[in-house]
This record gives sequence, structure tokens and C-alpha cells, in this order.
Amino acid sequence: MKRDIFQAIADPTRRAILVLIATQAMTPNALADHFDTTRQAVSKHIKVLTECQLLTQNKVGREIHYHFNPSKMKEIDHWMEQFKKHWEDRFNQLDQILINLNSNKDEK
Amino acid sequence: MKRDIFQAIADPTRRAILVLIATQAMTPNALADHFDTTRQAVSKHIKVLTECQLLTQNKVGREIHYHFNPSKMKEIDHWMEQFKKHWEDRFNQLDQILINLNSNKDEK
DNA sequence: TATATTTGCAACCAATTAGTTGCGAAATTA
DNA sequence: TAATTTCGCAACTAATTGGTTGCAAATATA
Repeated sequence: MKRDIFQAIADPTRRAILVLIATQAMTPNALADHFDTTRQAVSKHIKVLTECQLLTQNKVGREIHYHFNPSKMKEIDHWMEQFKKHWEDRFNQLDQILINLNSNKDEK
Repeated sequence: MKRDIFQAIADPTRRAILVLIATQAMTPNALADHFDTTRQAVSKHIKVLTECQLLTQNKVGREIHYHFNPSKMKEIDHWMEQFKKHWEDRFNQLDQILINLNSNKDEK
């Protein structure tokens, strides 16, 4: 079963889990309290997030504390890098000019 | 049919489409040449990307040129903002210390 | 006008997904 | 030791997804 980080953050529940765990490590039960679904549903989401290493485990007795792994999340940011120039002000203005030029050309 | 940008970038083909179109506006046929799937499969991906406004259309005769919409992509970057502090060097080191402290405490 | 090209849309199919319920293992508590 | 709690795993279901084929509309070309 192949998982990647982009698929992992595609689900809104999983994004919410990441936000919660980034602030504070939590157990599956503690997490489940924040959502309307069952513990098992949350547990499955945790499994997906753990499989793609966005979360790490830390067993403490019968509890398992899940921690946020920033370095994995950084990979998404890294992929975004290539698009950033498009919305930085200077380049954005240049893009607009080029798009307009293209549009005019297109309409000929 | 609800679509959001996170679901849109979950598919590797759609991510590749975004990379291509960010460099240069293209027609569906031109795009399909870059992939091993059928034109219709690519067309469906384009539809998803257009529905969530990551692409914009520009009709030119019987051709439709698809353009990249940076401002929509920026929304993903905006969501990432809340995690960035976790991997900035200074905070990252602090995080590591806290995680280690927690781990030690956990193992007691 | 007849033909070819570009494209979106609808119907269908196989695979995947998010969710549920039930179970058993491990650790804590009485 | 017995009961409780925390949790992952397996089996099942319903919905969604990515892909296919076929078709019709619109534009361009002969």
C-alpha cells in the first residue's frame, strides 16, 4: 500500500490531526475526543500519517504518544518552492504582463 | 462534487500537470503528450484542477489554453505557515530538546 | 459543403478509500 | 488474579476515484 505525504494531507481529518499534534503530542484516544468519528476511524488516519512518517510513535506503557515530524512536512514545502516565484510580487506582476500579452495574441 | 486544493495535489499526474502549466500555458492535447494515459484521463485531471481554480481557461478558437493560477496555489503555502516554525533552525533545536525531555519523562 | 481536429460530457468499470463493527493483545488497576 | 483501559488488526460496506470507451458540439480546413 503506497502512501505519500500529498495523499496524507488530502484528507481534512488528517490535516486537523496534524495541526493538533504539531502543538502537542497526543494518544489516539485523546485525539478521537476532538472528532465526531469513532476511535478506529481516527486510528486509521493516524496509521496513514505514521506510514508516511508525518507522525512518529512513542510507546509509554499501554499508551502510544504520537509526535509531529516537521522534517517530513518540510518536503511539501520543498515541492511548493518551485511555484513561489509565481506569487512573489515582482514576478507576479511580470506574469500578469505575460499572461495579458498571451491573451491578446490568442484573441487575434 | 466537492473538490479542494489539497485533494487536487494528492494525485501525482495532477502535480506534474501543475509543474508543466506553471512554466507554460498549454492545451489538453499538448499536455496529454507528456503522459502515458489517454487524453480523456488527462482531461479529467484538468477538470479537477480547474474546478478548484488552480487552473484558468482561455478559449482560442477550438483550442483551450490552460493557465496556472498562482494565487490559489498560495493557499496551500498559507496552510503550511503554521508548521514552518517547527523546522526553522532555532525552533527545531528547541523542539528536539522538548521531545527528548518528553521521551525521558515517558520512559519513567 | 464535406472532412478533420479539438474538446467536453456521459456511461461504465476496477481499484481505492473512509468508515464501521468485532476481536484480541498488552498494560494498568482493583 | 480478575476487570478495565488502550490500542492495533482484520473483515466488511458504501462511496469515491482514476481510468476507459463512445459520442456530440464547435472550429478549422479541403
